[in-house]
Amino acid sequence: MPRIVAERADVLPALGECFREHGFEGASLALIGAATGLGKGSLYHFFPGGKAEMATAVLAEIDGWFEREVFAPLRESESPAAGIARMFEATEAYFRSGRRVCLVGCFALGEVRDRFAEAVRSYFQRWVDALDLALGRAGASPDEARRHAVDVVGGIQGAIVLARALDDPEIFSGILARIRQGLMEMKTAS
Amino acid sequence: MPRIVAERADVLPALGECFREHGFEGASLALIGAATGLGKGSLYHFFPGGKAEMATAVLAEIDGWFEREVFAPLRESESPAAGIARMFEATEAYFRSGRRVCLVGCFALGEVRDRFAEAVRSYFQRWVDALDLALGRAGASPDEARRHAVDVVGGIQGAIVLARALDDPEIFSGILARIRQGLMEMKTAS
DNA sequence: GTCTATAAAGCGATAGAC
DNA sequence: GTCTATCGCTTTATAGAC
Repeated sequence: MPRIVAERADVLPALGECFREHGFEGASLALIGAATGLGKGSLYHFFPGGKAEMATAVLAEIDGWFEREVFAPLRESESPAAGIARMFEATEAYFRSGRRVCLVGCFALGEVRDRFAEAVRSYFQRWVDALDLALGRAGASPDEARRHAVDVVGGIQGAIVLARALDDPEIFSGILARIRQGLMEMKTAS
Repeated sequence: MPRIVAERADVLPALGECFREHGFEGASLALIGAATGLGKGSLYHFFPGGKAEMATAVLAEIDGWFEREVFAPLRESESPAAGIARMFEATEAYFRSGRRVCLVGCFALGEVRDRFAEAVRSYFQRWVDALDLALGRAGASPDEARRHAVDVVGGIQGAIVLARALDDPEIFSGILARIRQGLMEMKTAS
């Protein structure tokens, strides 16, 4: 007899979307209940720490996804170019051309930054570091790799902001394509 | 006999900081009262529409500041390079090296995007358009000007996100300096 | 114009039945 | 594991004194 919700991890995707759509403060337990199909009792059974624990779990799940799909390939791909290509493809798909916000970026900008500071910092630091490493392996100088890594990760976050503000997914795709092109030119220029 | 608060406009700066620090949902009337030094009665006297009207007024004030200090110089400066230089200087100062968030960008990412969609869209659209115009006047091709305008405005927003996430103001200043450098190279290359 | 008091609703969180 | 009922608090907003 299959249960709809077998374990805590099953509700994390819906939980994440709810936080993305409404923000941490805006995602009330009523909205979270509607999004997950669970009553407050069930939610507090899975997350005794309440909303804060829900957000922490969502951040950890997002972090795990990026670690697996983006950061690790950047660090470990046979060819650094392949890891970088994968980063752009995964990113474009994950953020749905800017229609889906980056919850970690939202938390960084928002009022809850201090509450989840370490998770936010670690996520972006590891992204920058992994890209830095890949660019170095691709032949960039240490300074060049570091600067470009920072610019690219920042550029992706800015692309989400601008695409949402102008309500135009092509803005996101266009910026990402040009960032990608810029990296390729850098690598061939060195 | 001087009053501390003579008119509505006098509380907008404190109101803006309160929204920046706590977000729209997070800025409760209690916090707003503390930030402005006004009781609820006075606040509703100045803003009969409540929090939504306060946020609208703050957005309008921010919009006016950027229109005056950034967009208009970009459009009207004798030399486009001077307008662009002024944009970077005003932006660096206004966002305090990324320690101060862009409220319009926050609203774009956050749950209140739809509520203030038109103000958010107009702010970013006019920024991009003004920079587009300046780059065109500086000698860039229409395509080149458009693309760079989008990339620069997005890049600035991303720099704020990343600087806040990594809690490192130098990230913001570094990204802005490289964006600025990139524009100068583009103009001399054409 | 500024205040306090208060209304009505919604909030996160808990308790306890099943 | 899931639910409903409820607690205690905070919220936005209003009313009315001064």
